[in-house]
This record gives sequence, C-alpha cells and structure tokens, in this order.
Amino acid sequence: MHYIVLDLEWNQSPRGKAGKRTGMPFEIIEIGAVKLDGEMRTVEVFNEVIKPAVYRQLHYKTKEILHMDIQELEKARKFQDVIGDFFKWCGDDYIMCTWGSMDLTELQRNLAFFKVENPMGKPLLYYDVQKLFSLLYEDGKSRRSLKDAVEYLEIEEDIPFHRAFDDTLYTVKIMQRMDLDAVRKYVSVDYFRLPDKKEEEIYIVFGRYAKYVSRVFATREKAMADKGAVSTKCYRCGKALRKRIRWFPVNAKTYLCLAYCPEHGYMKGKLRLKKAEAGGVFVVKTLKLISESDAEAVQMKKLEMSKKRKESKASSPASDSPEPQFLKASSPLRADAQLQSSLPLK
DNA sequence: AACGGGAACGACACCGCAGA
DNA sequence: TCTGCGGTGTCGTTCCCGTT
Repeated sequence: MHYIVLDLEWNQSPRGKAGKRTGMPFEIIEIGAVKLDGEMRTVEVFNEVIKPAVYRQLHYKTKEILHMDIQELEKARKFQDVIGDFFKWCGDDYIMCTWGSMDLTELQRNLAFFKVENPMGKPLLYYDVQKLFSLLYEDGKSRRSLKDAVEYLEIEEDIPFHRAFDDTLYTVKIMQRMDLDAVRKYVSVDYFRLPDKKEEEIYIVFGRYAKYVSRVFATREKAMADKGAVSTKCYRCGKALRKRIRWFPVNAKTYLCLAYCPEHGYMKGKLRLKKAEAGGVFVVKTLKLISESDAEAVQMKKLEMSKKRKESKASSPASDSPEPQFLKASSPLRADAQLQSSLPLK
C-alpha cells in the first residue's frame, strides 16, 4: 500500500464566468505527485505540465499565483495522455493524500469532461492532509494554508510555493513530521461520485464520531423524508436511538438533533444537505457521542436560534414593554419543534 | 370560517478563509 | 475570478392559534 501525495495546479476561464465551459470550471495544467511507502520514504515521483485544451490563456489570477507562462504549457502533452501515465504510475494499491479537499474533485471533473475512465475507487476515500494537520495541531476544523503549516512545523522554505511538485514536496515533509498513526482513521470522502443506490451509501465509524453519506435524492424534502438519512443509530451498539430533540435547522443547509442511547449516553447529530454534481441533493450526516454539558449546548443552540429571531423582530417595532415578550414564550412551541420527551437537562 | 399577529421556517446573500 | 466549506444575517412565507 502506497501513499500518493498529489497536488494539482489549474487554470480557469480568462474571461470569467462569461467564458466558462460547462462541466469544466477549472482545467488542470500541472500534476505533481510523490509515492511514499508505509515508512513515509519516497519511492517514486511524478511531475508533468499539461497542455490546455479549453482555456488557452491564463486567467490573471492564475498568472499571479503560479509561476508559469503559457509557452511552457503549449509544449506539454495533453491531459488524456498525461493522466493515463499518471494512473499507471500510481499502481493499484494506494491512497491519495492532498492538501485541501478540492484536488480530487477537480481531477474527476477533468476526467469526466475529457471522457477518460475514472480508475479511482468508489467511494473515493483519501487523506486530506490539511484536515489531519488541524486535527493534530489545532481544533480539527481550522484550515491553514500550506505555507502556515510549513512555518508552524519549522520546515525550511527553500523552494517557492504554488508549483505542483514543490507543494507536493512540502506536503510530504509535513506528513513525515506528523504522527500519522494518531489520525490514521480520519479518512475523507470525496463527493464527486456519490452512491447510486441505498446499498452503496457510505457509513464510516471513526474514533469519536461516525459519518454517513446518502445517495442522491431529487429534492431536499425527499432527502429529509428518507429513514436512513435522518435516523440516529448508535455507532457503538447499533441501537436505533430515540431523539430528545428532533432535527432543527441552524442555517439553510445544516440541521442538528439530539438523541439518547441508554447505554452510551447523548448523541449529537449534524446533517448537511449538499448539491450533487448532476443535480439533486444528498445528505452528509455525522453522529457523535457527547457529554451531558454538550447535550445542553445543543438544547441552548435551539433556544438561541429562536431567541435571536425574537430579538430581531422585537427591535423593529421599537415597542418598549417593560417585560420582554420572549419571557412568557414558554408555551407556544410548535408541535414538531417540541422536545419529544422531557429533557433531564437543566 | 375568517382574520391577524407572532413564531418558526427556509431560501438566499454574504462573510472569511482555504484552494487554483 | 471561481469553487468549497462552515458560518451568520436578512427577510418573505408559512404555520399555529386565539379572537371575532
């Protein structure tokens, strides 16, 4: 099993949205990759630029960021040839590692656009090294730039950033300094190719949480009506849990819920609705066993959402009643927004 | 049954930061 | 300039429920 540390550079329409080709917002113009063995030792490298077929001029931003000119690209081979060699070079037992979550999506978009067979696994699991970095050194959510991470780990900045192979080398150095074993289980899922049917849906149990990726539904309503999509099963014991707080929206795309496992305690659910590439929506749900105080936080979040709205309403008519309206709002909760059973919280 | 006010919903804009 | 992600803020719509 090898690690393929990959970095791509791409270009976009020099005329902005006006000149954008459907199915190809970004055209890959360079591939850099390093193959590592299990001990993080370099086995082989791959480094090649690609002749653009769609956007034959560089976008000003691309020019600004990347250190390359169009003449260099014109001499290169075309995408279909380079990518064929690249996958041959990869072999067939590997896991991709990238800095950030976009490279594999864009790679697959380019494959689809040029009608090249996609040889990568489905579901496509990979390591997002930027995320692993955050899990190890920060809060697990922050997204540091590659340069920041390099500086943080005191890696010598002896080559410029923003060339595919050079950025790959920096990513490799970061991986070599990381305690990869500590975060090994935190694989990421690429959402370009989604499950077609129920049997293909993705369910991964990590140490501290579980993740589910649904198939594509025609509408948001159909997604939210699907049993599997909205269920809250304990990932420790498999028991279908009763919700203490039903799914409630925290913004246009995110919902939270709170369930309770008699054996393992409170479990928080977070559900995100995402747009699929070919239309429709799919669900990414994470379930996490949490402490009682975190469970209270979910309850607070729900109350906070309603309070915020009340305040924004109350501020407009400028009515100065001595007693704020929301203090007496203990009863008029909508039936579907009410707690299903009384919470032993606070 | 019709009305109206307030709570809740939900679609959308926008932000900030990452990637190119 | 464009995409992705996680988040906040705004505002029109929908729903509930008490009043008539």
